[in-house]
Amino acid sequence: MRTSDYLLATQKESPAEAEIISHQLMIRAGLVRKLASGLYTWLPTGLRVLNKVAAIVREEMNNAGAVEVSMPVVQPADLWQESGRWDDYGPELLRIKDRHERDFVLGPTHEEVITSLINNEVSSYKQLPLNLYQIQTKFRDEVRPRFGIMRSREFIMKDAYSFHLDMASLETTYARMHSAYCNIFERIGLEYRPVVADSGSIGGAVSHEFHVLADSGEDDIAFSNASDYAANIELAEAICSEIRPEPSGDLTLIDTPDAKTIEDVASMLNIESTACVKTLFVKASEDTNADVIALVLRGDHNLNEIKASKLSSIASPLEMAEEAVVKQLTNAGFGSLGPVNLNCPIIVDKSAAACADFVCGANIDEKHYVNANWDRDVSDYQVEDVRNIQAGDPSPDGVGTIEIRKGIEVGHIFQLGDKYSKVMNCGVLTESGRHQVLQMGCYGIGVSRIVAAAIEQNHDKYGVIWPDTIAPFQVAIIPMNMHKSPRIAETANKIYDALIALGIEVLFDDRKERPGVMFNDMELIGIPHSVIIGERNMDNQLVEYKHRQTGDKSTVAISEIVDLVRSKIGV
RNA sequence: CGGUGAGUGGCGCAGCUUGGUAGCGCACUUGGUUUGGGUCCAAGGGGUCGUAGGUUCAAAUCCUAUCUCACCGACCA
Repeated sequence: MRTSDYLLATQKESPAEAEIISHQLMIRAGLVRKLASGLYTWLPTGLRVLNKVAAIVREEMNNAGAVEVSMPVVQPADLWQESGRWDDYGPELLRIKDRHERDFVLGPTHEEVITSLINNEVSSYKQLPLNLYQIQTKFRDEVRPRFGIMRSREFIMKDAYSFHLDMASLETTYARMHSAYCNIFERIGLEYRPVVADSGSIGGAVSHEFHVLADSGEDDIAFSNASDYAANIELAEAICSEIRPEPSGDLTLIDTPDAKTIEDVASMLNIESTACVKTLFVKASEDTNADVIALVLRGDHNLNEIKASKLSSIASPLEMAEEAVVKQLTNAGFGSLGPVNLNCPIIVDKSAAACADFVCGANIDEKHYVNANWDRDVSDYQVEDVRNIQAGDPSPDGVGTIEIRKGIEVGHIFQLGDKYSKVMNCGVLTESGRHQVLQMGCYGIGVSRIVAAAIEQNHDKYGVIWPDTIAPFQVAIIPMNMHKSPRIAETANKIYDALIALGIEVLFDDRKERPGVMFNDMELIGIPHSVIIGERNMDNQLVEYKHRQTGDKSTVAISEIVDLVRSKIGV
């Protein structure tokens, strides 16, 4: 490709709204342009990368025995009514009407369509298992699209769905997809981790997320430093091996004026926050005989909403109680609340339950208790795991300690079971002639998000540094002042033709630009290998080779440059 | 959904307080100059200042409404 025939679209400055590096670089390097909130046009360079990611995904899906299909983006509402998600999915599901006033949705995912397809096309156990996938545009009307391509409303997703007669078959395919996903992220060259994930509203099923590690990630991932344990922090079990000491002091009421937070109280009393407990009030579930539930955590710990909302006595989704309600119950405002003499159900986190002689709010404004103790001072309570695991905690698998890192979720695989097949009555006849509902798995990869995630992990101050496998071009040819030097033009064209003939993807910068402009653009775009042709080396029949990742440069004979590039690329 | 901020040429911004007929840098076009790391000079093209209404002799500027966009938040009492 010659730049003169191409839309390079590089920019010196990034738009003010681009906050994270991948978003800035995607604009500056001319990969995408925003059309409206969460909607992006893929420019030629961006589309090349996107297609390469898709090609790798496609290849690995095929290797894993999945078969490609393509389903409509626009889907009839009755399918969604049948599955129940017309009511459950919420405003992220974009609903539209056609000219006959019939309801449709823009597909955020395709469980309904595929289940309907299988129901019509597959009627015998002999046709199973079956694993179908597509790589296609999805639409989710996100509450808050952000970070450019990372969380856009329209995006490209690879979604696969597998169908099985029994769980054992599902588990086999699931394991195969798990390893296919690992292959994909390894081939793309990303630092990633598969993590045990929250099974969400579906419940009970096995689920793994695949996260690319990056500081800009929106999820917190808990890892063991000594085993391969990794879990989303939403789900990671916080264990407590400490044994509660016996009480040693008497419960004492003290004045704590203006001390509203754990930090205030701890610094006023000159103690660690671990010696305090904090008490939060959340709304109780409807079938609980109370309005609110008190949750008690150690001072340095944070509530895990997901864990808490799974407890039957607590409203799901979790909602914090209003201060007025709490005040009516305790006679005290936020900042002075505690479990002693409290007239509502109390749930104590395991770690808080292992504390003795702790400090807590006294349910009297501006006062706290010191030397409070479980059982002696608070009798009726329930112990649960309701906090976030944090760095330094023991790993739940018993091996090593936990580290926390940020992750970008780029893949999610799921053993759905019969959630969709049951409500949509999707089954086959078994060997014994009985109708049996199928077991399903689903497997997603955010293809467009991978592009952004790859940039988050691979860039420097000059621009993107693409992994070889997804670079938009493999080689850049940078001829200097070609318009003034026929021999440079001739050499550049000769090298270009030779590389093209080998099937190598080359961007030939034939613009009449100064050298600095070309160098900067090619580095910004992040092409792995560059061939620089200048008058300086011409007399000796030499050109220069430069590697984007390492910055290594070498000068080689014109006659050898094609072979050098070949060996670098490995073709 | 709550909070904050922003809408002025393709991008980045100034002008708004104190109303007076729209400007700077980048990009673009033309001519010249320069040529191994975003040259320099000159001349140009491009904006109904988000939209609608109001106040005024006069509105980018003041008032009202509305739309759009971004960031933060939506546990830590």
